Amino acid sequence: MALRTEMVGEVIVGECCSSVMSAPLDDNQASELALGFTALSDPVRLKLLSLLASAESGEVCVCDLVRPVGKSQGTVSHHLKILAGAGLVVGERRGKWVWYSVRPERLQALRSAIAPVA
Amino acid sequence: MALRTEMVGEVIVGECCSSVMSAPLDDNQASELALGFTALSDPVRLKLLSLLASAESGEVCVCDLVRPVGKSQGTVSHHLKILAGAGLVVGERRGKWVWYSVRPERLQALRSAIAPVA
DNA sequence: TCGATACATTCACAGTTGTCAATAGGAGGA
DNA sequence: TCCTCCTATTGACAACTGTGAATGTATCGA
Repeated sequence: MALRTEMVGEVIVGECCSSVMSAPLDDNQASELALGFTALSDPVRLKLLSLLASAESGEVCVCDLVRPVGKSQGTVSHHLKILAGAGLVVGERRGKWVWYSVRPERLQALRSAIAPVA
Repeated sequence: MALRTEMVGEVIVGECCSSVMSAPLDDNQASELALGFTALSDPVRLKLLSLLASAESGEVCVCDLVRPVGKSQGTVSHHLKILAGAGLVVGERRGKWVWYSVRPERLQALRSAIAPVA
């Protein structure tokens, strides 16, 4: 149960080991995982993730995210901040635009947390 | 609100196809997935899941869940209802007790939703 | 039938969340 | 410089959520 941790965005996340299925979680593990899944618990954020993940170039500027999700620009920015805070996406400013892309390794960490112990 | 409770219990999380990573989600897919991840977005519920998943027999009665999570009996019952509504656990009454167990296929559906497209 | 046990539900309340409108900040062009 | 475009932040508000106490319901044993 070697617990390697890594700074991702604003959250310290367990890299490899805190699986829900293998053993009872302690309070810290449960809270860390809950933060990640909370980021996935909103339809707008899932839509944003899918837009980023399915983009040809792997990144999309905010200006091209607002209309597809059907929310105000401020709301979209709010959700992107939450996703970034959970380490699921990252934004990079280029000129006037900010380009967001998915961080697959973070999704992978959440996936493995609910993987069968096998 | 008995009707709504039953409907929540029948929500389909996406048996095979609605992956976040493959194509932009439509509103229904996003909302369905969000319901599933919302059930995972609370530390108490993750702890309950882990207690059920790591139990020898694969099931635990409510009376043995209350103390480990450190919440009141009513609160535990509330969270179990949410997990059951999302299809992640199922409860079976046997005499005075109700035994809960994990439904691994539901977790698998959520896993595949955030799996890499490759 | 009565009482005890196990679990679910209701109620009330504080804290959180999603939303938009308005505003602020930052970058480039004229 | 001033103006415009793009994004982030703030403020306000309704809706939702987690929580415990109290109560209701179901089952079993005496």
